[in-house]
Amino acid sequence: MDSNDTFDLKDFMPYLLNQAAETSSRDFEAYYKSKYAMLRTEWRVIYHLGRYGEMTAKDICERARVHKTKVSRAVRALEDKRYLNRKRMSTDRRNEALALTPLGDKIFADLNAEAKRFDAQLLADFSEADKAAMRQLLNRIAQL
Amino acid sequence: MDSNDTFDLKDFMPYLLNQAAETSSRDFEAYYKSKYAMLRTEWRVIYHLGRYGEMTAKDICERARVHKTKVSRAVRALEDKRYLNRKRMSTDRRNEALALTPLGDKIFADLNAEAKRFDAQLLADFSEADKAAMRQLLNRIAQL
DNA sequence: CGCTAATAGTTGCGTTTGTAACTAACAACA
DNA sequence: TGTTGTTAGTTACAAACGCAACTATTAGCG
Repeated sequence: MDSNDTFDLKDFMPYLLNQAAETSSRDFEAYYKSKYAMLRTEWRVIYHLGRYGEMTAKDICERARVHKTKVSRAVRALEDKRYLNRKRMSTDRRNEALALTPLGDKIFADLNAEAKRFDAQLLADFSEADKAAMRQLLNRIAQL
Repeated sequence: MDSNDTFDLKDFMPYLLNQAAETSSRDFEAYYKSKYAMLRTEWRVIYHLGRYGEMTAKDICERARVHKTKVSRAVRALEDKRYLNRKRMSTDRRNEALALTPLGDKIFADLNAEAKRFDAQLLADFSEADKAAMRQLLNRIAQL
């Protein structure tokens, strides 16, 4: 088997994307993990509620493309930490509306600011054109 | 909190990278998972041995940036499936040289070809320039 | 030599995940 | 009304993971 048949892992897009994703997540993940003992899905739930306001678990599943069991467990964990409240909706008692508590709001504000900082630092050496190209290309792939 | 302070998750590079990574891995992962009952780390080990020949678990850890316990378990799983052999090195009996069996070679050939196909399909709508730009940008991030 | 430190790899254990099966509430329609 | 199907969310269980502690072997150096 020669190098015409065998292509390098560095040319395999899923591999490259994974490596880049892991590298880029590392520091921020360490931040919310050590400061708030949160998992990634919990941060995403916080983010969605903080950014877009009250919504249901189902909404978060769809927007963030996360499986409902993961969201379910994240919601419970955040509720236990008093970062969010849930209330069943009278219109349809299967749904529950999720909303951040004041404490949750504070944590969202902190994490959001921190995310902004990490992002800026990560891309510090990239030109505006590169950053724009990158986002556009990644969005195309992510939306497949 | 208004939208000057709050930035969109779609602008957060680690998030975008993760979404793109997951989308792009999905189909290929399903392929080796259903056909060979393999996990991602197992595929990576197979790849390294198939592409670069005999090496130690440590080597794979470094090249693929995977923790040694993950590699250790992947190696055992592949050994159980008769896809690779290990032999202790006489020069330093702490090391063991890993090598694909003939069966392992066949599976590598199949997966490698399949990976190539998936990659081509994934990037079918991208220009050569876009692909090159993408790889270059991702490599910069991955190497942080 | 003999002691301490380092290295390759494994294992135990608690945590997180994925899958499928479950409950509770509602919809549709005979 | 009653029956069947669907939907939101939970739970049980097994698989996979991360971390720290472990074994076995070698290196460094008095």
